[in-house]
Amino acid sequence: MTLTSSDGKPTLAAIARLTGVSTPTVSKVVNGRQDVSADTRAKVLAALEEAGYQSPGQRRSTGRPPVVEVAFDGITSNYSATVLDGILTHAASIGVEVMLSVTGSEHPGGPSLGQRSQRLVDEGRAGIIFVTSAFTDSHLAAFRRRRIPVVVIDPLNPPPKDVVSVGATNWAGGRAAAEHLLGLGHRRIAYLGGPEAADCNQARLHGYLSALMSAGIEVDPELIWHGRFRVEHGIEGLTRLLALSKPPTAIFAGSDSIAVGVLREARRRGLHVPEELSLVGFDGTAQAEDSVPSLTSVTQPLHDMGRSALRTLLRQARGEQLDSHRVELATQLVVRESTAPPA
Amino acid sequence: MTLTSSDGKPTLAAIARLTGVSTPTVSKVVNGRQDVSADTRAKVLAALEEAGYQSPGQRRSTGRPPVVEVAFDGITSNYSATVLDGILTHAASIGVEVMLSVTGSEHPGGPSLGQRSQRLVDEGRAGIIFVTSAFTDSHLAAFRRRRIPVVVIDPLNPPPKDVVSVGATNWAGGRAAAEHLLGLGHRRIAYLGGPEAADCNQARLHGYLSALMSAGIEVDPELIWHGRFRVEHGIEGLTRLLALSKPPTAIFAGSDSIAVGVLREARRRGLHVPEELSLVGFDGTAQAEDSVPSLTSVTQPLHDMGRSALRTLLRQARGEQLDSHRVELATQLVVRESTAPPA
DNA sequence: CTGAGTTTCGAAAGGTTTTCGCTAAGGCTA
DNA sequence: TAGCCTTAGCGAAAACCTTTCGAAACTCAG
Repeated sequence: MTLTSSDGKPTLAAIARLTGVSTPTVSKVVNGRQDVSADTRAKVLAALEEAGYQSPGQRRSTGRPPVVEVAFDGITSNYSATVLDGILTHAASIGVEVMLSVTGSEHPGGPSLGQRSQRLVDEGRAGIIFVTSAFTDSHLAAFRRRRIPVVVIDPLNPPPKDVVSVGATNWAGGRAAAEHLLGLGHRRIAYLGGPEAADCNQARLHGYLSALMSAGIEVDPELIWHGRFRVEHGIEGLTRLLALSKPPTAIFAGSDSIAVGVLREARRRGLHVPEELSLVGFDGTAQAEDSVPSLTSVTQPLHDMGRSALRTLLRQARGEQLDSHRVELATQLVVRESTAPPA
Repeated sequence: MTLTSSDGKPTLAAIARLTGVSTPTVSKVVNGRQDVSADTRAKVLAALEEAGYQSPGQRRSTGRPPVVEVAFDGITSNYSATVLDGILTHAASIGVEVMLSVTGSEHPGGPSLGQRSQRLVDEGRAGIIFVTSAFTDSHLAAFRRRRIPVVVIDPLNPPPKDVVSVGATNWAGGRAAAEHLLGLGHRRIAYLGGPEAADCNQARLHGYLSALMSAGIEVDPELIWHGRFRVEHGIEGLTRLLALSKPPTAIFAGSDSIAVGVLREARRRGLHVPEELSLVGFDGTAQAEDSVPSLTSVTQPLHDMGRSALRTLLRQARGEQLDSHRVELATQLVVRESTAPPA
């Protein structure tokens, strides 16, 4: 029984001796077989963790291009596409391969997360990036148990504290958007945000609130609506806001898609933007530039966020110490045609 | 020395005996080690092929989700994103995993195509789908040699005759677009197409030509410009067309992106669409619907094309006989606001 | 309490990969 | 040309991981 492989890494046999079980049993745990009691499995897992065991696949993977997995809700939005393109471009330039999976509509036949993380280990994946997708803590726990690095980008639900995340300076962006509108003279400014629980949405909202409060404006809760980052939410949101006794003169939308929805509904009603209603979007996708009037929008460096996520993931995979569990890239307000002083 | 594993599949030892080398040498070939002469390697590869050797990983992978690779130029356009989403959605529903790679700006450090196809074999990929990306015949030959199924979607260069491709009824779409404009009374209709060599572009062009000829209109070569499927091409194209002594009254753009470019340039010049210039796009992406005025466009079923490509690929992988080497899904002209009778 | 069925585990037997040293070919120096 | 060194190519042996299969322990009805 050898206790370390030639390159000094612990072998299955070493783990077996540590735990007091046989080598095959350790092998079964590593491979997720079912014929191991929960008790034994736990002990072995602990020892694997302790000794820092790597499967030969993982050890061998040196030299082969690493593979990272990217999990999406779907590539429906411009947002996802741009982030993905950032990841892919960077991946190509450093020789990393990318595997994609859709998490949103988890299909019944699909592999469970246990199986999925098992595969990630088997095939020597460097790690997984979640993009704006919902996941539970148990998902993440499954990855952590197998020592698979995880990075999340703008998750829809708040991740546990120790998960590495990449995002933009949403608070500053929200504040910049509101300040821009305030500077134009608006006083009734609505916020049509994304999912209420999403961290990025909360940060944008509080940036907006902070600007309003600094300007000494009382916040009217009727002017704040949460929903999905979708065109439909913009359409519906504008409809509701116009039904108020005192409608807003400006709207800060939580995403460009929402803003496009507002724009579409405004056009349908013959409401002129920006003369009768100012509008600020968020994301700075091509949508903002192409719409008519073009959208003033808080630009997120989506491409860079993808790249940064990948870089951070690989750094984790190499076992480097990260400076921070949260990377925030700067947003920038780009003023276009959709904002003007109130009538 | 066992010649077949417990499940009847040939083992390394069997290959070794066939070739007259040792088991380790065969192992080295399988793993792509360098300390094997080209001669020996070739012999061993032939024997592996002959005997249909599968690595334990591959043997075990039966029952595991198949993996297909999708090669893109980049996810920059709405077109790519939608096709990809179609592939992903279908893949998720049938339990297939998708790996992505960017082919366009082949980076120097990246793996060569030989290595790439080797990896595809090693890791049991079911096949590869090329989406609007350029590839050479030698690329395809590498895949064919290793018996990896290939499907291409709207390639930028004409593929060899025996490669399976998925696309839309581009000719019919081009004809429908031109007929629509003719029906409105236009007689000078320009075509701002995509890359001249691309099959899909040729088909659209000839559909357009066919409609013009049926209407007894002589084709003016000055009205036909090829370029990339990009916004910039639309901007530049309109500029050129307006510089003609007799500018067109309508433009058929080879893609929505090009049409958006035309629209943007027209707005900059104060040229009204559709009053002074009618415009038809191609693709039917969200861009067409969201732009102002909304674009009359030949809608391609991009989502379905992605799904169809994946289905066709898997059918090939299962060794089923394909009905045809070319699958064409129907296009449909959707009339919106950007077309009207000439002034 | 008994016997059948199930779960858990390890011994043994593959199957594969790695290490290491041998051999032969080629190049370099004298 | 002879002698020496270097390197590529290969295989024997050893190391490693996985699977099979049976034994032991445990469960649960009858």
